[in-house]
Amino acid sequence: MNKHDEIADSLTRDILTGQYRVGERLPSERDLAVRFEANRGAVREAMKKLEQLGIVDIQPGGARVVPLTEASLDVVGHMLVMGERPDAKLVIQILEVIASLTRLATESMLSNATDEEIESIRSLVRPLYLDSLSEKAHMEARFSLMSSILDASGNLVCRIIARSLLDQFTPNMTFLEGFVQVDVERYRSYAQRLDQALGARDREAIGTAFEAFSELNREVFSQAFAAFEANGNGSANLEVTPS
Amino acid sequence: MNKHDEIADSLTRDILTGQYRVGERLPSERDLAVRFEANRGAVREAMKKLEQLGIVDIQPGGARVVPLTEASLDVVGHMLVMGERPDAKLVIQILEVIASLTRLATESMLSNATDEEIESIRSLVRPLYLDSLSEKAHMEARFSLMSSILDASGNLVCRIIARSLLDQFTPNMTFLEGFVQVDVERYRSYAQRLDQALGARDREAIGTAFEAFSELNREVFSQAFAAFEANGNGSANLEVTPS
DNA sequence: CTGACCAATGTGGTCTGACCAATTTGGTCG
DNA sequence: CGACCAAATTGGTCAGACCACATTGGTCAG
Repeated sequence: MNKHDEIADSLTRDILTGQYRVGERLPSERDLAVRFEANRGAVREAMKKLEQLGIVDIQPGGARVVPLTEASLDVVGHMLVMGERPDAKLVIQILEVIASLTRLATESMLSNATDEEIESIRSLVRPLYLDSLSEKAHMEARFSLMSSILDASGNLVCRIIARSLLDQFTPNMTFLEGFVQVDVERYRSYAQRLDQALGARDREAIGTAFEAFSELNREVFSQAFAAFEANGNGSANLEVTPS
Repeated sequence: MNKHDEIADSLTRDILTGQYRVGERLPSERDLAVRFEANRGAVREAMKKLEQLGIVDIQPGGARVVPLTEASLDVVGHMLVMGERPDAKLVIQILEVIASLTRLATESMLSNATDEEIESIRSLVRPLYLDSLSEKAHMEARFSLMSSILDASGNLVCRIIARSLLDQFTPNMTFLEGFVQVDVERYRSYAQRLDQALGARDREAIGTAFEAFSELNREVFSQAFAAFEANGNGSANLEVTPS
């Protein structure tokens, strides 16, 4: 990793962990250059990334911290790596948003897709309830289904958001490996319902199926966090304060 | 506006209008410095913003354009200002995503809110069907309701996304002023349904109300675009190619 | 003709040092 | 305490330099 990215990461962590209050001025570029044993140019480059990330406002006279709710979505990945492990509440929130957007994508796809396209998506659903998949293969099948739905939705904004959230989320969930226990029968049942709803182009049944998946995910991850903590991995974590 | 932001904006526009294919290398920093009559440092700072925006990948040997679906959500605002006026399809997509997230926020709020909090939100719904508001006051009331729901949802990710989309969307819709015709009776009817659904904490009825609002918005903006074009404002616009 | 290899050239990363416009700070005065 | 002002500080931009890494083009062997 190069120097300006190291500086940017370090400052992002400082800001997200609350070392600077909203509206407070960061140290000057010259002071930061001394602190990081770097040239001021590298500091400036780092600050430009933070500005685009939406967590600072740079003006002559100093850069100030802005409320987290005004940040770019890319801040989520940084929040996930903020402490020893991600905040359980944040993880659940991400899952809820992803589920909501996948549902929207599916409904949009329904409006526009040919029967062949629907069938193509359905062929991705079927392994989820007909096959006996390993956890890894199951995850890959879910990912593949979600990606195909997003691609077929025609909603670029939806795709950008979902992709961004998944890219930030997935690499940071490895700590829960071994703790995630999917209720396979329930999953099969919901997948089958989704398959049938797609075949019937039944918008309401699709909505119901996604709500069921969302609830299942919430339970699964809540239990995984609980199991992780019961395994002696501590309970205190750095909670995010939005503003 | 300062020089590095001018350079960043100009390059962003070039990239979004397709002047560089995905994977193609941008001109070198030295060449860009000549083109923009600037110092290479300013070009580097601009490029760091583009990298954080997610539209380029900077490596020794050159910076290359990445697929638009890998961009940060902040790219949406840039897409909206890409041509003479925003792309109608993109506008509808944004509205659909905002509606979907507002629905999620409302459902999340339902799970956690006290009766007082629900009543507080309902008091923001009522002007929308009981009062006779000007278009401007109506829009402000809708915005206020949406903001309050997002704040009360407790879903930070949802808030960040919705806020980001609204911030990018709202300033770019002024060209449609005078062309937006809201079906006031339908709006009142849906607002009343939402109010009742909130009072009853009826999750399904809330979902139905938001779907109705989303459909109404889609119609309203489609008609506004059509009216805008029928008014002699051209029909060709720059469509976004994701990858 | 194709693929491998290598030297030359080009590109990004970082640095030193300078100057100017805009903001902040601290002192003075009413 | 608030207003005002000069000095100090801060961000914005610049020129020029050097180094590590990537790209390009030429040569040679199969």
